Amino acid sequence: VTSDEELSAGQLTAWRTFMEMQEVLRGRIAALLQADSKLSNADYTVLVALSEAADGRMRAVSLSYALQWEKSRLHHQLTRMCKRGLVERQCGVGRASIVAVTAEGRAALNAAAPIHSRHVRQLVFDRLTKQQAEQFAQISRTLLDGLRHDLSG
Amino acid sequence: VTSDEELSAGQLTAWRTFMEMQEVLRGRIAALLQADSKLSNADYTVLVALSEAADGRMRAVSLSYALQWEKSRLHHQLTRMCKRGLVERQCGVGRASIVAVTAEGRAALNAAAPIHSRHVRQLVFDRLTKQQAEQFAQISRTLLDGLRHDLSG
DNA sequence: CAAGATTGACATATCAATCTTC
DNA sequence: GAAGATTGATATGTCAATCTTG
Repeated sequence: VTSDEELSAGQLTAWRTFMEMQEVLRGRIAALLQADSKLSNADYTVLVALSEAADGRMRAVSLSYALQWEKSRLHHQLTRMCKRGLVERQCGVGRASIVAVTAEGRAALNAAAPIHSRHVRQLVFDRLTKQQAEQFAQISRTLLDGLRHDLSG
Repeated sequence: VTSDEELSAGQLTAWRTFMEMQEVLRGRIAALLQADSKLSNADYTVLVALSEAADGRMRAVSLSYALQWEKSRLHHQLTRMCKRGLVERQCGVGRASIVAVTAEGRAALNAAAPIHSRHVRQLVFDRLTKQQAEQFAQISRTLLDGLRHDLSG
């Protein structure tokens, strides 16, 4: 369907509810993470990606691609994280810049991860039936695939 | 359920997919809105709230409550929107500050709304079955109610 | 004093422009 | 020249502190 009609009343309500839920959820999770672990969502995302990479190191450009972040956004974020000792920049061959998790960064992530997971479970999965959780996953996957498909077209 | 166990593998995947979808979707919608109408998501949200109020005016504190925004966030946002002529501040009784949508603000919203709605339909509802759209609405409502309930407890 | 408004500092996100090195 | 890195400008969001007025 690609008509020119606008949203139905039900769709509009659904969209507004989703937007509000998404904003409140993101804010709550971010506040809990900050309070528990002094990490922002962005910090946590970068630390997870790096710690899951072989050797805890990645080329900056690969990280940018993996996270689907603007290179500039990643650069600014890494600069802030370097200052706090969570990651460090290393010299790669040629123009490549390598970023690596530090021991301190790993420790922060290890301390944060279980608490963060528990909050996600409490705020999200404990509130959904098993069936709803599956629908939640399926819908998210469908929408994400659609969004990615738009770009390649 | 309120055990101390962490997320299952399936839940972790679902959560990451949701977070990524939500970020990409928000970014895409924001970019389209900006490109089409020179409005940010925040601008649009404020304009919708004001234009749905009687007379296009609201007390700042009511708007802050309705949007569930920090008063400071709202203040900064209104300052920016005033500068661009989208809204104006008026003096209410006593300490109250009133904010009103301007003719220019209304025009911007009226021009933006149908295009924005079409994009939401294309990026979201055209990609979900009717049943999935209902699940999407139901899950969003459930999670939002849970988040709100946390605060009152 | 208390509700509400304002301010400033800082963190984060986006964009465009520039620098560097192959 | 092009990939990749860096920089700076501007917009946005959060917090704590302060101002103002009933």
